[in-house]
Amino acid sequence: VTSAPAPSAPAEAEATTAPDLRIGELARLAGTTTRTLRYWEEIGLLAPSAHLGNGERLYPPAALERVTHIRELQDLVGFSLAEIRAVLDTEEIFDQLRTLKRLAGPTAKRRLLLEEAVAANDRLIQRLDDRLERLSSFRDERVAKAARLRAKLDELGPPQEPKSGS
Amino acid sequence: VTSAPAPSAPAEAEATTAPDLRIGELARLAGTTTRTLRYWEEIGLLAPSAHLGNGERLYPPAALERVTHIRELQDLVGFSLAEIRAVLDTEEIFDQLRTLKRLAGPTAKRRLLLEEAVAANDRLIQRLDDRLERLSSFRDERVAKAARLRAKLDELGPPQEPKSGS
DNA sequence: TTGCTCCTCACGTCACGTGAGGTGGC
DNA sequence: TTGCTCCTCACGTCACGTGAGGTGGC
Repeated sequence: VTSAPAPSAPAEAEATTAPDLRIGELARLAGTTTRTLRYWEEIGLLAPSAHLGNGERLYPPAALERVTHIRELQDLVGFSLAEIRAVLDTEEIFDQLRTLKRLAGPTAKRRLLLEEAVAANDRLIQRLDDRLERLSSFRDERVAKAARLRAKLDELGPPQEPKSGS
Repeated sequence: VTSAPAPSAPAEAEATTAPDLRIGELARLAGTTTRTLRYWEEIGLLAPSAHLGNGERLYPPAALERVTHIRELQDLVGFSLAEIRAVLDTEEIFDQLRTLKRLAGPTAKRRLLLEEAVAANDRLIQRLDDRLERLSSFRDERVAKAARLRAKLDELGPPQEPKSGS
């Protein structure tokens, strides 16, 4: 586990020496559990790059982004894993476009894919805005309640026994 | 079901004529299901004001606020029902205070209750702020992605066949 | 040999969904 | 009688949690 040469290196352009992750490492880095990662594999949401002979799973470093992304969609947005799979599918459009480009695919098809992705992304933004507004107004209620509670406290007068001033 | 005299009346100070709700009405008003309300009763989260002879449940109009509140804590904040129960317990402080006042309870005890409620409320606000920040930055990412996608679209040039102008 | 991580069943849990079968008032 | 809502089991589902029992390299 100490075979990483330089942990502070910018891991972006050089993918040749990027170390694959064991399931435990990936889970720890992403703040989740190995059980969750195996379950996601079971339902076809996150595939390891390789299954070794002894059954051990290996994940590419990019899997970390995917895992955190899934968690965001789950916890912050409230999507089910089925919905998340649909989102991720349309998000793989860049890969699809690259493949199309390599295959000299028709422009019309590429445009269609892009427009789909734009629409899906806009729907997601819409949902995020909705959530943000509801969360924000809920927060405002809570702040108002805090003020009311503190007013009630003042109403009771200063504390009887000053144990330690502050 | 049409026995409500004035549906646009301010239902706040006058609780004498406020009609009790059947489980189906409460569910519909709150945007949830009867199954959910029965489950919440089962785990002691939401009790009807009365069980009629035939087993039918009746809820006070105030139950609607409680239900929507529980839903907010569940969907927006991400609390489990166990956590929500704890939050609701400390939120019943006003009722407790009123009872204490009626019983001429000691000021020290009332102060303790209030301070507890203030602390719990502040923790909740903290959590809301955390969520708001994460959601907001996630939204920013999405907006940036939207810009990139539209740039890609422009890169493809204008549509081949103008079907209908906007 | 001991520790550590990995593996596959497989049952448990949380928060409900979803019929199955029956009751009660217009 | 037909519709509508209500009721209680009770099994199913989703997204995992949690051992049970076993393997593989330092």
